[in-house]
Amino acid sequence: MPELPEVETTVRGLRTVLDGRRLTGVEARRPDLRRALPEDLGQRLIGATVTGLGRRAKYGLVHTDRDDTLVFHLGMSGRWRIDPSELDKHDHLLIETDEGRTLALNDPRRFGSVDLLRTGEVDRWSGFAPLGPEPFDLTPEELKRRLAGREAAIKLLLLDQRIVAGLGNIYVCEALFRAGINPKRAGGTVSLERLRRLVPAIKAVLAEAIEAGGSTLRDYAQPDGALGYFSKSFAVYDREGAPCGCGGAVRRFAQGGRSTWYCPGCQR
DNA sequence: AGATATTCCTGGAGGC
DNA sequence: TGCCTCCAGGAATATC
Repeated sequence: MPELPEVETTVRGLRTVLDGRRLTGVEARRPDLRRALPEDLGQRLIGATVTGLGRRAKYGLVHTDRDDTLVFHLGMSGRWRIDPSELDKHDHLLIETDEGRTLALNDPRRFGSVDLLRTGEVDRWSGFAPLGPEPFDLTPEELKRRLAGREAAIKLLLLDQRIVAGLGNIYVCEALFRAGINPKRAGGTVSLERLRRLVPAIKAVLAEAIEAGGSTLRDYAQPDGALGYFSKSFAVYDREGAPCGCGGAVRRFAQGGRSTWYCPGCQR
């Protein structure tokens, strides 16, 4: 579910509740997420003070004054709920602060994960070490180098977190549409000239989505329950058959077992 | 290296 | 109302 903009939106929401606060309670209600929750989560977090929050790719980071960093990934269906009026059966992890606030990590499909790392080892962690650059740091020249010689479809390469980290199905489809690039094109054959359209398109679509509070689909909401409105702005994603400005229509097909939406008229 | 399939899960949508 | 199939923001893994 959540791609970079949704994780960024989530982190910003959590920051208002967690930053600078002392943690007074941690409860694992259901530890079997994608990986088992760390058994020493409560022992290491209770009594610690949050010194800052951040994001890397689709991971959220919560740093504490004990040199621990909690790293969460929301998988397909994860979200944090702030001060839920009542608990849901998919609220798997609860965190309480010294202000009496409650955070609940809700994840029906349980594809998400929570890890607790030593802060100094975060960059070397096996989840982060293979990741490519943040999209906002990407340049057309660097993307050109990363795609060099690759025969796989550009759509699939942009989903590969080792090439560039943080994009998912929605924003790859939208960015390729904006840049006028056919998702089937071999990555290594996309010219630098075209990458000079694609890279700004990636940054723009992500920035607009963050500005809109993310994209609410079936079950995504910001932690405070507010909806993300970027889904109103999709040009192609989940819009099979919709008319395109060129006079053609949006088409859907499968790539790597997932849906790709694009306009055959605009994307070459 | 690449293409494809499968797996981990739950739930919503749509067909009948 | 129910039962069925298909599909979903991700990512790791296996197989050809």
